[in-house]
Amino acid sequence: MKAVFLLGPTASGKTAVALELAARFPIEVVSVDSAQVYRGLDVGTAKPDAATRRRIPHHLVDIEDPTGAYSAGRFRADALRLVADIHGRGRLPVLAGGTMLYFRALTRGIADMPVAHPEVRARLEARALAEGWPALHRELEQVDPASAARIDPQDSQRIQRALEVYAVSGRSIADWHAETDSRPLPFESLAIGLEPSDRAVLHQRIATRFNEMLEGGLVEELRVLRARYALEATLPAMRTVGYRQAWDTLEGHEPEATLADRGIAATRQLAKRQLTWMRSMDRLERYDCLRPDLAAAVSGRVEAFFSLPRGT
RNA sequence: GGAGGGGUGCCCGAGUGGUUAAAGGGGGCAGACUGUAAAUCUGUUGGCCUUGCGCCUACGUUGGUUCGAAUCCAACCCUCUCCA
Repeated sequence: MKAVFLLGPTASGKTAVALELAARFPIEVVSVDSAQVYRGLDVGTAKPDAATRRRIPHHLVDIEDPTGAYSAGRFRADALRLVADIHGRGRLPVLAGGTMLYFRALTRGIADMPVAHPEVRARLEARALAEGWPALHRELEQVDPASAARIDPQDSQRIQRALEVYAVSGRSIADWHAETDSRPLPFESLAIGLEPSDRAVLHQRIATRFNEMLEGGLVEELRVLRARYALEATLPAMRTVGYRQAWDTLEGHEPEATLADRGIAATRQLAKRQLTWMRSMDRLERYDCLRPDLAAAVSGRVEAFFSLPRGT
């Protein structure tokens, strides 16, 4: 089995490359995107449109209600299954996206610890509101000093998760981590990374694209979603770039006039974090996403990978 | 034309004589990241270097008061609100 990973920050041109690959190989795309999994979040996630999805099968898109919550653990299981399925159909899996934690969970494994527990989270959330996260961090120090040492006293999310795992399982999250299954993947992979040689150009693309999303009805889309689902600002889908800023405007917390700037800045910051992940990844074949022949260059490399005999 | 308010670092904004290269926020840059990750969090952010309680530049402009000014005074430029 073989699979291609196509990683890149937002607006790096992953879609264009995937289209070129689809024109040359019988591929199916596995989306590695924590926002495209949600149904109804179309404009703001730059989700592939119906026509594209008819031409190229896309997996892990529109698989969860916007009121739900997907996860890195589910991604790993889903992706492993899908790669095998696609291979079984005699087609070529391309895992494309920018959610770097999901790539990490897939390639380096993830501990088999308890899944999210909404009630426990709500309880911790309520306590944090009253006592502050540093207080909960001190509590974590008692039950899991190793994790407390590496988690910042202000890091709400990680403190919450560590305490949640301990509350649900009676074992520290550090213990769970130590048992991470890090066996190699059951397939050969080629990892392509798209990075801009000039950040300013990427920033420009991001601005253009976000403005297009606004013109494309991002705010109206959110309005409709809010009418259809019982959405809250704390839901993962509503904390995504673009939707979060649009939400603040619809709620009257932030002026409409600044929506574009806020959304563009949030997108730049997302891209920056994605690039930070990518810099630390070895085994990544890096391509300048600004080069004009990007799609052709990547296609050539992918062709060589797929045509080589197994094990080389 | 008259009366008031204001011009601060990339942006917003605090600061009313010394401990101010200047709070805070935003943005930028760098980093962390194991089932929320498009999340969450951390550091840094005038320049130079011999990295020192160092030098230079900096709070609209010019000049003045003072041992010492972003902070006081004068003039000028720009800007906002109101009156005409």
